[in-house]
Amino acid sequence: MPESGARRATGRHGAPVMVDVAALAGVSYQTVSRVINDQPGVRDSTRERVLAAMRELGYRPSPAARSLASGRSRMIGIVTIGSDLYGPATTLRGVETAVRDAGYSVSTESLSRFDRASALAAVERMTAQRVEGILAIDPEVDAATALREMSPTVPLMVLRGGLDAVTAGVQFDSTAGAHNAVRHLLDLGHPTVRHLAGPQRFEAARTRVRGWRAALEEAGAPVHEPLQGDWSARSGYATGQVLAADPDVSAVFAANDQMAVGLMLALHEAGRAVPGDVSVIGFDDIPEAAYLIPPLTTLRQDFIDEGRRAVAMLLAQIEHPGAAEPIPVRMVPDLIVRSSTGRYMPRPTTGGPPR
Amino acid sequence: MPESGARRATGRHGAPVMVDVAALAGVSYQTVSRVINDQPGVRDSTRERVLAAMRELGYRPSPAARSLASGRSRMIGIVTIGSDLYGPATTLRGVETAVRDAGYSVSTESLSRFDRASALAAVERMTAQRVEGILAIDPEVDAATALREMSPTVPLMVLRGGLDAVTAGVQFDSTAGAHNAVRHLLDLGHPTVRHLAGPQRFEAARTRVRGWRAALEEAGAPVHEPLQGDWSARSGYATGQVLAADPDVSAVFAANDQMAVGLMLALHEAGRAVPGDVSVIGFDDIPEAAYLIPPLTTLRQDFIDEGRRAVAMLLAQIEHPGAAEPIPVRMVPDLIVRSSTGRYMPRPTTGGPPR
DNA sequence: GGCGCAAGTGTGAGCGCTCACACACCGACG
DNA sequence: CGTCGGTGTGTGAGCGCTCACACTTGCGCC
Repeated sequence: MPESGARRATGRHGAPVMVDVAALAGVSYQTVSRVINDQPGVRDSTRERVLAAMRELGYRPSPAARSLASGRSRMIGIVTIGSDLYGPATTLRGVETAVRDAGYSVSTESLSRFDRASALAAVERMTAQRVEGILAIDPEVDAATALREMSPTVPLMVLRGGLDAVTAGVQFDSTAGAHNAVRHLLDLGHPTVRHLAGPQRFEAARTRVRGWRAALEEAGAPVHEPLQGDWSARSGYATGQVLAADPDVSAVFAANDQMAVGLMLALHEAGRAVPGDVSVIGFDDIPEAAYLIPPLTTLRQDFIDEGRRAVAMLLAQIEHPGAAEPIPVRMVPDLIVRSSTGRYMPRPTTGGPPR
Repeated sequence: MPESGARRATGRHGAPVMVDVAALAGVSYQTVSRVINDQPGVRDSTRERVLAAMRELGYRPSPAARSLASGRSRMIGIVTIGSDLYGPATTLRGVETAVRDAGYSVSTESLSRFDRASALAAVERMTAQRVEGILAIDPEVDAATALREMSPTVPLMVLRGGLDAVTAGVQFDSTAGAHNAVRHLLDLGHPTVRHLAGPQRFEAARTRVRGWRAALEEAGAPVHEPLQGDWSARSGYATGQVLAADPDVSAVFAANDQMAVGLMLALHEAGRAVPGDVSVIGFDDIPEAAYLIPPLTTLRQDFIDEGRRAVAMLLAQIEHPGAAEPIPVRMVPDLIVRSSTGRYMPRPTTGGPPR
C-alpha cells in the first residue's frame, strides 16, 4: 500500500531517487530512465504516470550518477580572458547562453592573463572536470598556438585565437572591420589614418592592424608605424599625447573604444578638437560610446552571434566527431557613424595664406 | 611483471582509473583513495609510490564517481546579473576566483534580468546540478526576498540583495559611499546635491539614495526628488537633459559612472560646463572614469574583496552548518577626486548685481 | 494454431569512486 | 609472554544511474 503523496526518499542523502519514482509509478527503474532521457518505447500512458510520480516526489536525476554511468558529463568548458574588455565579456555571454540552451552545463574559467602557461593550466583543469569540449575566447596568440598543438582529448575551439588554421572548423575573418573604419576616414578626405593598436599578442589586435594597413595601401595612402596600446583608456591617453603633438595627424583609428576614450582626452587637453582637428574612430561600440564627448564613431561587432556560431560548431564536433571542413566565416562589423569623425580640414599653414 | 611505463587503461572510456594506479603502485585502491584525499594513515613511502604511479599513468580522479560516492559535488553555484555593469561583473570575478581557490568548482549563471522568476528558475537549475551552495550577486530586491523566503536545500548567500536581514551571515553596509560623495560636494560649497538614481529594484541603487538623503539631511540641505535612471549612459543622458535645463542645479551625484557619462554629455550639449557650472560625481570608478572629459570624480569600491569575503562566509556555512551570527560588514568606498567636481560658483543673477 | 515480429517492459551488471568496517602488524604494558 | 592499542592497509558494499540484453505481451500471418 503505497502512501501516495508522502515524500519518501530512499537516497542516502535524503533526495528521492529513481527507484522511488519507479515504485510510485508501478514500473521498473529502467522505464523511469527511458522517460527521463525521452527514449522511445514507452507507452504514453506509462510515460504520464512516471512523469506524475517524478513531479509528486520532486525527483531530479543525479548528474553525477548519470555522468558516471553514461561516461558523458554534458559539460562544456569555457576559458576566457577575464577583463573589463567589452568584446570578450560579451562573447562570453553569448557563448554561455548558447551552450546552456543546447542542454549542456558550463564551466567557465576567467583568466587574468590568457598566455601559454595559464591556457595549458586551464585546459588541464577543464580536462580534470571531464568536460566534453573546450571553447577558448581570445587567447593570446602563443596560447592559441599551444592549444592547437596540444593533443586535445576533447574537441577544442579557439575563438579569435589567430593563425589561419582553426581547431574546430570555423575561421572568423574580422579584418573587414578595420578596413571599413579606415575607408570611412579616407572617404572623409583625410590624407592618411594613424592607428592606435592593441597589444599584438592578441589576434584581434593583429587583425585590426592588417585591415588598417590593407585599406591604406589599397588607397595608396602613406602608412605610419602604428602606436602600441594595451586596450586600456590609460594607454590610449599616453599614446594620444604623442599623436596630439604631431600637427600632421588628422585621423586616428583606435583598435578599441576604451583606447579611443583616452585618446580623445589627450587630444582635448592638447587643444586639438575632435572632430574639428582630428577625427577619431573606435572599435566595439561599447554602450558608453554614444555618450562620450563627442559621441564616438565606431564599429559594432555581433559578439553574441559570433559566440553562438562558435558553440554550434563545437557541439557539432562533439556530437558528430570527424567530419567538417573548416568553414571560413566573415565577420563584418557595422560602421556606426557618430560625431567623432568629420571631413578633413587642412590646417592653416603658419606663415601662408589660410586655405 | 608490471610493464611499467606503459599507459594501460582499464576504464571503459580509456582513461586510467583508480585500480590501475593501485596495481602499478602495488597497493589496494583504498590506499590510492586515501592519497587522493590526503587522508592520514598512509606511510610516506607508500604515498610517494602512489603519487608516482598516478603521475606515470596521467591519472585524474573522476569527479562524477567521487561525487556519486561521497554525496558531495564540491561545486558552488553563482547566479548573477549578466550585464555591462562594472560592479556585478567585477564582483563575479572576485567570487569565482575565491571559490576556485577554495578547491570548489563553479557553475555560473548570468541572468539578463535578475527578477523573481528568473532567480527561482536559476536556483532550480543550480539545485538540479547539486551545487553545495549558491551565491547570488545583485539580485533585484524582490528576487532577493523570494530567495530568502524559499526554503533552500543548500546554503544561500545573497550579495547586495538588500533588506536588513541576510541569508548567510554577512550584511554589507554600503550607504557610506553615497554619503561621502554628497559630503564632498557639500564641502565644496554647493547648496545641495541632486541625485541621479539607479533603478530602485536594485538594492545598490536604494542604498545610494539612502546615503545621499542622509548626508543632505544631516547638513540641513534641501532634498529634491531623485531622478530615475537605469544604470545606463543612455538614461544618464536623458535625465541629464532635464537637469541641464534647471539653472539651479550645481552638483549631481550619479549612482554609477555610466550614468555620469551620459549626464556629462547632456550638460555639455546644453552649454553647462563641468565642473565650472555643474559638478558631477559618479560611483564605481570604471577604468575609463579617469579618462573622460573631464576626468570623473567617483567612488571606488573593492568589489573583489567583497566577493572574497562573501565566499568565505558561504564556504564556512557549508563546512560548518549552523553557527554564525550575521556579521555586519561596512563597505567604505574610496573617494577619488578628479576634475568633474569643483567649488560652488554662484551663477550671475540675470538683471541683478552679480554675487 | 503455431509462427514471427514488433512494441513495451524488466533484469543483471557495472561505471569509478567512498564509506564502514575488518584485518594485519608493531611495540609497550602488566 | 599474552594482550592491548595504535598504525597502516585491505575488503565488501553501495552511491544512482545507463547499458545491453532478455523477456513478455498482443497482433497478423501462412
